Amino acid sequence: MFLESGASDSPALAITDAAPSWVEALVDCPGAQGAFTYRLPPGMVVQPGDILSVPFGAQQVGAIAIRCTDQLTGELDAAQIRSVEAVIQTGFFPRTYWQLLNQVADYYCTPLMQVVRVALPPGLLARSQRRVRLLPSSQESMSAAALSTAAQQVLAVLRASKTGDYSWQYLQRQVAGASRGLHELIQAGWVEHYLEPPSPVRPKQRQAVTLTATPPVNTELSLRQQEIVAVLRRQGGEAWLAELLQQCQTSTGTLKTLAQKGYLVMRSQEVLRTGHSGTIQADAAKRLTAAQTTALAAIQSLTGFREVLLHGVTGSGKTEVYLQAIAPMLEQGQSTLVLVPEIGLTPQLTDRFRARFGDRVQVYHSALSEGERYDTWRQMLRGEAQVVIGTRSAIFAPLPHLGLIILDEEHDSSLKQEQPAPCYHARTVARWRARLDNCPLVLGSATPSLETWIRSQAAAGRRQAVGGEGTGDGDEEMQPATCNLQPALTSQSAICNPQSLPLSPSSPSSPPSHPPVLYLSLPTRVHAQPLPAIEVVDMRQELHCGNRSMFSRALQQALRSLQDEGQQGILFMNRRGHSTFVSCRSCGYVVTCPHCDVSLTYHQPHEGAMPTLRCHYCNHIQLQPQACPSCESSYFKHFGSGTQRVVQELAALFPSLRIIRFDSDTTRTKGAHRALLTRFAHGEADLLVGTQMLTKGIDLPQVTLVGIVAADGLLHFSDYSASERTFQTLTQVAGRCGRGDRAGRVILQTYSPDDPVIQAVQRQDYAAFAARELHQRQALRYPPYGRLILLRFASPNPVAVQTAAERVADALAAQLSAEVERLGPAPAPVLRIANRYRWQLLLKLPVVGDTNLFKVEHLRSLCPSTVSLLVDIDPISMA
DNA sequence: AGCACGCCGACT
DNA sequence: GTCGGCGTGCTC
Repeated sequence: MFLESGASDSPALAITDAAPSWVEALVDCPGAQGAFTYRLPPGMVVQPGDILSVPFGAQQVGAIAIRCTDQLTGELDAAQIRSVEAVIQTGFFPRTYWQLLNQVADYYCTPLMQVVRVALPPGLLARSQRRVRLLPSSQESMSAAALSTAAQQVLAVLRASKTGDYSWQYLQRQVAGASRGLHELIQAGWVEHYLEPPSPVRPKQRQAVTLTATPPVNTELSLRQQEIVAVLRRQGGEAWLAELLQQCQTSTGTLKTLAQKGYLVMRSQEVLRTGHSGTIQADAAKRLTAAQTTALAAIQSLTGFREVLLHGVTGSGKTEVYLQAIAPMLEQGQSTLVLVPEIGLTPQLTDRFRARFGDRVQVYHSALSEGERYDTWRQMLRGEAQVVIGTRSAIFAPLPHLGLIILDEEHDSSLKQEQPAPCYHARTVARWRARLDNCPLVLGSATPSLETWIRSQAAAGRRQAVGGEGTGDGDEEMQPATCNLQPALTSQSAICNPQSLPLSPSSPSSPPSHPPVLYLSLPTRVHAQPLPAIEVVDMRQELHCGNRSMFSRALQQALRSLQDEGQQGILFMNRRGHSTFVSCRSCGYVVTCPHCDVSLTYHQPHEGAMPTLRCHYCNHIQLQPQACPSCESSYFKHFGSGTQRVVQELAALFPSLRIIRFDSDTTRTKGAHRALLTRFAHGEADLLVGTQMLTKGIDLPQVTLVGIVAADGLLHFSDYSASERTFQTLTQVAGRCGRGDRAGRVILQTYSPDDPVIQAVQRQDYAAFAARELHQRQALRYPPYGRLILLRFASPNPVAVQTAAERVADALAAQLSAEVERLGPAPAPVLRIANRYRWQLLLKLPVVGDTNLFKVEHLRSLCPSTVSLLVDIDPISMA
């Protein structure tokens, strides 16, 4: 132990041996590569994995401790090392969890810290903030006239607020040239700036009162005091301070006296901000069908890691299988993780879980408030057996005793993160996690992804084995055609003593063949209801027959009889092709986004509201012009949003039909999904009209009719996976009906009735669809017969992006083997979003092969700093 | 992400 | 000549 640096002043410390004086930490700052060393103040105990707050440059930022040491490595001078500010959270990274994060960072070519950031609840990695406030003296008669425009604007903004206090960053966004103006104001003594220390989320505390002794009768206690004791005892000896005060109409003083006399204690207790909405009627396990029983038994017989595909047709009762698979887990003290595509859309699912498991169910997703997420996260750390239902990022839920992972709707593309790195697929991460935690992974779907399907079929031997496994598979393919982003750090992973966290997957050579996916099938619906009959209507034919409505005669007929027979229906349209732009009927001018190369979409939040035009890419909002900006014609019309337009036309055709719109306009507010679905379930409407969100996990037994207004928009899309997604969406929508006692009927309108995908949907023939589609994928070497990597370039400078993309492409051409196909570089389908120009380069590579194709940092170094490069491994969508 | 240092255009 | 723009680089 060296103390000559004079850091730790107490000589006693020098004698107590080996209390480490330094900690190496990953710092939460983009561009801060590698670990940074900090001094441990005397008395501070830090363990690898702890979340710290450390000084970094002029600010304070979050950091993760990697290892503690009592020796400085390298050429670092002790004098330049600063001290850890605080320990924010300690002891939660189990070893396997850390390995998981490393694996994600490695595979998805993302700095580890960025992965940590998606894994942790927001607010844990807090940073300090530069703020600005008006000085009281500024109210005096100083003349603002001498100030620059920028300074005056900043002043105006500050004066407009109650506190006169804003973050520096906010002011910079508000005022052009803000930082110049601010310096001016600071010089002149109008304002001051200060660094607000980070304030990480904290558990919410509440004062609780607990009865500790029952006073003997006729004691020294006053009547009032006795009364309070009595009230408290009636409540089981415990109450919240605030509530007790309310009940007894007393003051804290009285209670303090009682506390002093030793009859009760008052203390702070952590309360969870997990808002359960109302009580839910408890339910019990349902009787299973034969297929469900078989599937359940198969799942329950699993010990350790195993992947299972639960392929159940819509309405076959997959959820019940999940529930009954989870129940014994809880009894054994193990937790279960349930991933769903979008939790906001599936209140029914969470309700069912709560009904079965009560408050052992936790919900975790990004729509929760910061406090709620933090509390739920802490609740998970406690290690009690629980069920966590969440969206994609919940795959990182810190559950210590994980016994089972369930991915519901495993085919759903929202399980893949697109925007900020890491562009991870929750299914891939789930596979790694299940392996690391040695527990089963159940993938459930009525329309499995082709990747999962082929792996299950290869196992079942029903299909010929294909050239390798799906993309993103574990094992060797885990280090795919990519690079390790942190070479410097990886070298440290050799030093893997218990005092440090390894910084790279520790098992580079796990067995080459992992167990294949176990195939379980639920081929029929629960009460043996038939799948709905699907009628395909040729809309070209309708037109020939003079029907110019967007509803075919068959659909109109069905809608008419819907009300007569007291039944309910769903009308589905896909967003694309129906979301409407605003155009001039005189000159054809279309209103486009000033920041993106797309047309704006018409929105009218509700009747009578001001109609606005909104950009779906950058969220730019503007009022709808009264006249055409180009030719000033007043014949300048919107067509209503897709659903709106349909609702309008329906209202004209069927005035008495009661309709609920279910789209992004009407479901924007919190709880709106549930409210609308409840109204519909109570029979307050005949028809539910909506977009994609209707496809997800809605279980409404009364629905007997599903109308698909136009199936084509989905089909003609340029992604390699367009057919797969079309099949999935249409099959899922069709599956919403006929779940009750009465048979369902689906009317599918299309302009391409002969398309094989439409035909497969009509016949409800998943296997046929899969076989055909796989055949095509194989011919073109698309996943799962090849792997894709998409490089996305973006910059405010249209020339710089293109140049950078071409440079990277050239560099890759020089170093990549001929096996790797390069597509592009080309402008992205939408060239400009939020004033950033985008180019992309797609790499198509064999499933097996070279695992170290390029280094992302090298590619990035080829780009000027104004051009950002995002690497999307296994992209699903190219848009 | 901030903040500091360092090189080119419009002012006194 | 300087002031001040923001491109580039560093933070233990």
